[in-house]
Amino acid sequence: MPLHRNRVTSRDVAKLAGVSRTTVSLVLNNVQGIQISPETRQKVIQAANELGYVPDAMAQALVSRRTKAIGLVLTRTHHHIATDAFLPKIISGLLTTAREHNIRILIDWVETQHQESAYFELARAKRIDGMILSTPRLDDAAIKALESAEVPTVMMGSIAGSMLPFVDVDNVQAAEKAAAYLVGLGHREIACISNAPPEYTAAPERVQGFRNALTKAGIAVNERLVCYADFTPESGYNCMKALLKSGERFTAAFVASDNVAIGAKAALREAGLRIPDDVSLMGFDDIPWAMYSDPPLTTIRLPAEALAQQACNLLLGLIQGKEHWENNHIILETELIVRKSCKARQ
Amino acid sequence: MPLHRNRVTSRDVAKLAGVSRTTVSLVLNNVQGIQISPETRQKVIQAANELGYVPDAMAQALVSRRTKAIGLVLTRTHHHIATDAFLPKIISGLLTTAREHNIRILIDWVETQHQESAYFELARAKRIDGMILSTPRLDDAAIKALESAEVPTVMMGSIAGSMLPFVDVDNVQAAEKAAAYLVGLGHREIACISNAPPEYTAAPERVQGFRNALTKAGIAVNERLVCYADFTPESGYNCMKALLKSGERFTAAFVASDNVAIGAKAALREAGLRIPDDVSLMGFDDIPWAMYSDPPLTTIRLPAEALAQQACNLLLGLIQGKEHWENNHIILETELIVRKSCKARQ
DNA sequence: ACGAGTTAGTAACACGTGTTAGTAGAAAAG
DNA sequence: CTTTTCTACTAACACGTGTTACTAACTCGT
Repeated sequence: MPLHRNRVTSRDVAKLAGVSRTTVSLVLNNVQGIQISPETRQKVIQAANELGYVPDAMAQALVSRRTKAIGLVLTRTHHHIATDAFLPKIISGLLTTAREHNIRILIDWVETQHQESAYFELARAKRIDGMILSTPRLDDAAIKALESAEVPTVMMGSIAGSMLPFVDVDNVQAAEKAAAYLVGLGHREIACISNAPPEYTAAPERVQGFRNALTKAGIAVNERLVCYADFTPESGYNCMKALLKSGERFTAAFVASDNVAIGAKAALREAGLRIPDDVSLMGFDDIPWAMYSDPPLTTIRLPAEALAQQACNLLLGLIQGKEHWENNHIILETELIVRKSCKARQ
Repeated sequence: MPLHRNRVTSRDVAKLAGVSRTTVSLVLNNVQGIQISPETRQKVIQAANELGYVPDAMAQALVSRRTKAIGLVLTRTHHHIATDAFLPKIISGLLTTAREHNIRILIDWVETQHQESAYFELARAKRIDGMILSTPRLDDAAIKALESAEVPTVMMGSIAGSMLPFVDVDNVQAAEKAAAYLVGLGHREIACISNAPPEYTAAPERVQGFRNALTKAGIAVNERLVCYADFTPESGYNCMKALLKSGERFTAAFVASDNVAIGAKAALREAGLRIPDDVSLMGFDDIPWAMYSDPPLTTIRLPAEALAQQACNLLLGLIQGKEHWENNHIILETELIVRKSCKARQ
């Protein structure tokens, strides 16, 4: 008698069907190029259904060297994750694509301190077949380690000087599009608040796009109007506060993250400034809140779910060895969403 | 020579240290009540470090019957997940607690169609040791199945008529607190927009709390001012639109979800109504956006991260068999956060 | 009738670990 | 000197599956 009454193994199915365990495996996995009589097939399937047999995923993983799970690795602090308005879309996109391939998603989190080691813990333990790194911030050593590691990895967001596969948007071009729109409305004194600290590559890229737009229009960039936020509404609030306090004059602001723009907007309101009458406000990301903001936020739409889906597909290709390990770069398009937070300069 | 060059097993460690595989296991797992000489211990640890040995999680899981992973099961549609402003906090709370116990989190998603079977797929395959159900919506059959199943389960949000362990707030009392605050401000015609359809138990509970507050104040509930939204800002927008169109008069609105309130607020603004001067608006949840809303939203704070952490701890206790399977109910406190979206009736 | 091929299935190994039962050798006890 | 106890370790099994190599029995062409 079995120790755990309610644990059904393939041996139990074999016994009930009156065949060998091998046959059970061959039938249930529908192995091609092997001859099993239709009656036996039927008996096995019948027995499996009767017992409610579900193969043990761990045992399958052990022998097949495939866990059928991928890791989503978040590389931010506790607090950043909790306030990330973008995460649900990433997860939603990942879930839909993963389900199509019958793959599970394991979510983990790397504190910046233990970066180098922690990245590999899951993969080395063969808990996952590959991983997706979200908004990575890596030093050269970590990049090298990842490149030489055996674990398939895809980044959401690119990193300068790395040949690792990634899925991203063209941050420079997107930000340039945003800033150019403000310039086109006649603004010449434009503030810029980044989405994140410069270590996160998307941040300097978006600021660069902002610079490009101004430079192309023959406008000198006022460095005192450029400021780096830190993902959260709080940081946006603080940045905008500091900007207002500095006394520098500006008629528009480009905030490279809607989430940060939430805070920046609150600071403007506190200062008694109206949007867009006194200051035009341009966001970035198009999080769900943006269209319901007051006024509805003009922003750059980042295809978050598509990004996640592409990353997932790319990773699955890598795992199956279909794609090359290097030079797999996918760039998705962004879109300027004009709403009501920007207005031509009087 | 090994097939996969870069795969290090305990056998390799044993060979290098000149001991048996058993000894390696005993040393590295620090098994108590067994005698191993300090020199041998040192040799093993040295060898393991040298080779960068990491035990195979799947093999460990197979033999120990513990995967050291728990499942977070989301029970909503694709679109609801993507726009859920609450999810990041849940995940953040789960990640921190899980990390303390060296547990991984597997995230999965159950479409309402395949409910009954899909719930168990992960657990039956022994991919996870237990699961957390988020905002469950279950029929009686599914509850029965869960209660009789062998897989430890904790719900975030309770279900009427179920003895399953859960972590929740007192929705009735919290909503009553919110509505009573509006009543206290002198409002008598108050609209109510739920957070979700009635099938999700929190929705009718919050509406009930709303009713209680009015009844206790001797105010008759106008059923035409009660309306059920569907998690998203869109649904809140539509509800509020319908309410305005109905011609029923109201001076305040209780929206049982900040996320829904985002949309409701947009509809009010579109109608030219000012908050709080024309209509007072009360939310529920205190998502990060709430305090930066314009005006800052008065709401009920749901301790999202604490909820997730408690659920995680409860589940881990269940898995270790320390707690009883039934009658494990944790209720956390809510808090009325007064900001500026509500105002005394003129 | 007889080797060759086909059909329908099975025994046995591998995956990498945790753990129980057991064993040499040394020390202690009688 | 023998017996017992203790130390420090190891051989062997178990977990549940996928897969390769093998084998009886059966068919078929000559």
